[in-house]
Amino acid sequence: MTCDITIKDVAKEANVSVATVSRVLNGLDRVSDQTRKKVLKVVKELNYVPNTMAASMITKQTQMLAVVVPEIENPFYTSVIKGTVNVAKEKGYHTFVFSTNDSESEEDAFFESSLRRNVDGIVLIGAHKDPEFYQKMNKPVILVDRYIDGCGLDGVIIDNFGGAYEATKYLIEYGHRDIAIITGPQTFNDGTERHWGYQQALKDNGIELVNDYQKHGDWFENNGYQSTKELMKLTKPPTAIFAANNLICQGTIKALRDLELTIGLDVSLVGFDANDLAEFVKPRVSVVKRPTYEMGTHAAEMLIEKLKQVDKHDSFPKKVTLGVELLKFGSVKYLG
Amino acid sequence: MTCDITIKDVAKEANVSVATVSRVLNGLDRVSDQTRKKVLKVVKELNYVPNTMAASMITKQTQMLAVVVPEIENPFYTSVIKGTVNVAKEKGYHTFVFSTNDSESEEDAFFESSLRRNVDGIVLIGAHKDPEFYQKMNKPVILVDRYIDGCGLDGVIIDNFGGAYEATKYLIEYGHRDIAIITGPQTFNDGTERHWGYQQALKDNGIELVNDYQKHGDWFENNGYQSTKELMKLTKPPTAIFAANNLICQGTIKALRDLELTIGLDVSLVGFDANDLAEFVKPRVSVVKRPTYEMGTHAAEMLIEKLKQVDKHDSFPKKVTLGVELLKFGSVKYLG
DNA sequence: TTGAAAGCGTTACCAC
DNA sequence: GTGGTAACGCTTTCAA
Repeated sequence: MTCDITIKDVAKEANVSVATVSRVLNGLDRVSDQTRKKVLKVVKELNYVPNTMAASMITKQTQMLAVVVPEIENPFYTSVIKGTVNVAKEKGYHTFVFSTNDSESEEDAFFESSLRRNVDGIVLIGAHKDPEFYQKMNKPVILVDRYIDGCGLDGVIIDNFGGAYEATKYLIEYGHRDIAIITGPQTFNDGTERHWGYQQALKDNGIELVNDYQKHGDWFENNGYQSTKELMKLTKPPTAIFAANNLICQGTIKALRDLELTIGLDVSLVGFDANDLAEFVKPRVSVVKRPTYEMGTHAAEMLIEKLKQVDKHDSFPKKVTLGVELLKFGSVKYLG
Repeated sequence: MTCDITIKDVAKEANVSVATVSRVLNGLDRVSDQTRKKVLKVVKELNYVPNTMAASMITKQTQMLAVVVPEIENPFYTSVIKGTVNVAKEKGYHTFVFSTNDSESEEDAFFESSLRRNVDGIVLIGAHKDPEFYQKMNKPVILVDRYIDGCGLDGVIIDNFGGAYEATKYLIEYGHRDIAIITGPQTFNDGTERHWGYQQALKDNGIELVNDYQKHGDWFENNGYQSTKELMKLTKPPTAIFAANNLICQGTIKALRDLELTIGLDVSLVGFDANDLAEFVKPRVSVVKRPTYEMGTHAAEMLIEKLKQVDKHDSFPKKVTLGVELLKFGSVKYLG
């Protein structure tokens, strides 16, 4: 548990040179079995733990990654974090978790800080909208969930369009035509693609788009809550709502509860992404489920793979799209 | 955004020595205004970012902290993390987040890893039960939520006993006598103190303890769910339940819902710690609220304060207890 | 197979 | 005020 034992102490105690100790510990060069054992014994006796920072100065590798997310209290992000951290741990990397509050300037702070230098690569759910920001990365970066076209980076995203399309189509198939969407800003692909999927499903089924049925706010619960209240106040309220992320969906559920409207009876509802409330209420709310944990594991694997590629011929950016699944429960009324 | 500019490049470009550049950047020694400006200009032009690892090798300080928690997906812990990280950021520290899955061996892995060496101090919600583990820390550590007596470390905890006592007393005052508790293991003070508070309140009011009414499992939702079902199957089921943490409470709420029992009517319920479901259901569930975010901020402040104390005369361990608040809603039936 | 020594990018001490 | 340089703990040639 001590910290002040250095490689020199080990070398002295084992009657070998520091070079030999280093070789034993890193196992690259070969060392006679005898000296190896001797060194290892002393290492254990002295409880020696190498100073990785000193090593990093030479090798230019830290065995540390960073995962940068907009918000550490959103369960979606913690799930991605968990996936990333677990894979990283497995492969011998430590992971920094950094939360930006979805602010460009806080994200800048991370990238300008020395911290950035201390990591070998980054899993990033970015706050920046401009491709330029991403183009000037000089470290391996894997974008997750949000992908900025033309940024030149690898990414792991999900089928936002497909998920939204399926969700909307499902409502249409159950006879709904007055279908609202509550979604976040159109800043990133998540927002635009889900909105687009919703619109396309309506168009494909000959249903006209109604402006009042399309609510854009932020991605937080209160947007879901307020927007739902506004929707239900319309002269002709929608018969179904598509809530485009986990928190918005929770807000919608709360609003409907407060309006004393029964889900699946008075109003039909489909959410995007699992959430506590959707699973709790009866009838359970249908949602588009996405592989959150796997987004993290996938990103970490891609990142570490990239780190290993010694031949750094800037290959073309690789974008992996993971599929989603529509889970149908009783929250959608059949209108015939 | 480049990383390969060193202090030497700056020195050369500015026609000064590296020592001077270092002085300008660290601002300790004094430098003439003229050279200071010259150096600062070059620093900006070259986009120089100091290599903090190299500095750390000399100063033995990294400006990095670690916050070690049992589980990153429990909202209680993310709230503590957020508090810690925010204060740390404010004071110029970066923070590592490390999740142990509440396993002693994973916690060992953290403390044995070189990572530990790279941080100046640690905010710890420990998995270890033995004081010995904590005694051999050779870094400043602040224990949060769980405190091991005799460990010799500082800690930030909450009034578990008082919270549980108040919750139980509240049930008693509303006329309940058949009061059950669903709680976690007695491993740490959180479990023992809450259980003790429950028992003491009953005793103080002349109510006999019933073994069947005291359920011990883990701190997860499923324990709340299963234990509630068992309780309600008893020949004489309790009229009220005290759920001793956030996840257990969620489990209890789900079980009562599945049993088609109405909270506050068929069964009364008080939780410990806020949670999504308790806030959602009608009537809203009364809970003992604790200052989760503040536990994090407090711990970070104490830790950084400790780091600044040059005179490291091992002072007596300092244990700070933060108060809790009983929030009363409609989940408790008045039995007269 | 092993050791000596040159760095890695800083800080801190000692001169001037 | 400023510059030279040893030192931090390690890896990695280059010789032996």
